[in-house]
Amino acid sequence: MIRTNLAILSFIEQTLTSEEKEDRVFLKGYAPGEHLLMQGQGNKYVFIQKEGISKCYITEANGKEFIIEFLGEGELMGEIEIIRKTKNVTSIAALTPVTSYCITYDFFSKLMTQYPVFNQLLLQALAARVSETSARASYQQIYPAEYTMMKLFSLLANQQVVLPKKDLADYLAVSLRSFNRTIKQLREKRILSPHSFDLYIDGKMMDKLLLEYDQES
Amino acid sequence: MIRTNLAILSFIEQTLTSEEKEDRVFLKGYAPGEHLLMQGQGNKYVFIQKEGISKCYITEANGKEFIIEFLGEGELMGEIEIIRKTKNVTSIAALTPVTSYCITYDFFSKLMTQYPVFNQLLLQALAARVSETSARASYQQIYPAEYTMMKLFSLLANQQVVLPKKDLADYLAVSLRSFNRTIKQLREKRILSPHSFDLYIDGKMMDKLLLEYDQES
DNA sequence: TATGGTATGAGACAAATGTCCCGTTTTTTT
DNA sequence: AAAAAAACGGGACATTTGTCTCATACCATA
Repeated sequence: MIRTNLAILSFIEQTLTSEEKEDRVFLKGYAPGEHLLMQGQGNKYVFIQKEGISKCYITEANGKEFIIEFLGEGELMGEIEIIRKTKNVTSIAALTPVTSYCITYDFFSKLMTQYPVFNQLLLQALAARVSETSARASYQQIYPAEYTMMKLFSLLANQQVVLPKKDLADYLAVSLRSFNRTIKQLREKRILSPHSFDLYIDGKMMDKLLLEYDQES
Repeated sequence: MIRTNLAILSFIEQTLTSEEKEDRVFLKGYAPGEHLLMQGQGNKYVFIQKEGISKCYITEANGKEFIIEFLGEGELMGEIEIIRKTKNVTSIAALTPVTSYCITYDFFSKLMTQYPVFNQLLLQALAARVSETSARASYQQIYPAEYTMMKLFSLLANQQVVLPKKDLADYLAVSLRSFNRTIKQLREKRILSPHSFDLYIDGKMMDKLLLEYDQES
């Protein structure tokens, strides 16, 4: 649920030489709340996050936010827009203190076209993004909030970070009220621990509950 | 809403020579209802649709289907799985009679790595897919069915095909009942024409209605 | 330490959506 | 043409989710 891409980070840090990176790749820090990228604007760099957690989100015309994904170590940002030559489709904001590599437009183009290893990593990253985005879109729209929240908590358990509830609600595309309500229900059902997001049940048990909920098309 | 990719189709048909395609690229026909690809299975070919319309969908554990997108002329299928070396994440089924190029695994790999023009087309296709999938996931989850349906109908107007209601409902991830109910409401409000899916209002008017619906975060 | 801002938690009610069901229409198959 | 199958349309009711609102806790910093 917090996406990472260690292979691409390692390519930038280990494979590229200092000479290659000179004037083309540099590190920059962002405080929580600060934006790396703003929806609707153009951007000059492609980013590869080195440390911290950020959120990639879309702001709809009515002001509501939908979080596409949380980004962690090594995640690429802004490459879609450069490949497609469009304005940013999403905004990206730091949630924790973030440091990120900034890669100039020209050098990114060069990496993409003249470095087969990088090209391959890029294809992998894009393909992974397509399938994960699709899988999540499907899952979230088809199951009720109770199940998507259980899934979210099970994923969250593998992380050490604490994300604000509003962001978790935006990730699931439910109102904060629904989010809280469902937490309460899960606690009443003894599925969720009283003061944390720890689940009392495991993946298998979850699948069982899931199937309980109906069987036909 | 029915995605196409004429550039990649033209590459296959015009740019590649017959010798290059020999034994590696061939045409195949599919009757409505027939599958090009099944979720969970491996597949041997990458497909590029030449004619017809198909649906790309995910079947969830409870049997419900979510349609990721409708595919038209030139759309690529199965490339994600080959790039990631995974089983199929989606199923693809013909809705109308479909003819599609089948490209062998090996030749697709070669196209990807040794044909810069194709490589570029592939990057473009993946990038487009990421942004469109994200944009739609956001839009559909954030707005009520009434608005997503208006959007759907406005997109549908540019197509000549008639798609089954069940499929349209699956695309929006709502039940058929909700779909019908909302059609009825839109007709009562004189937004939708009585016996077709033609809207009486245009894009600007839609945006206005959309904004009506709330303004803050 | 006061004070505003933000995160949290939840009651009450309204709106949206799903489930179940039944009857009709259309299409396909025999 | 008859029968079977699939698509369509909608009533009645239950469930889910959102909106509005108020109250409390926590954190920052003036």
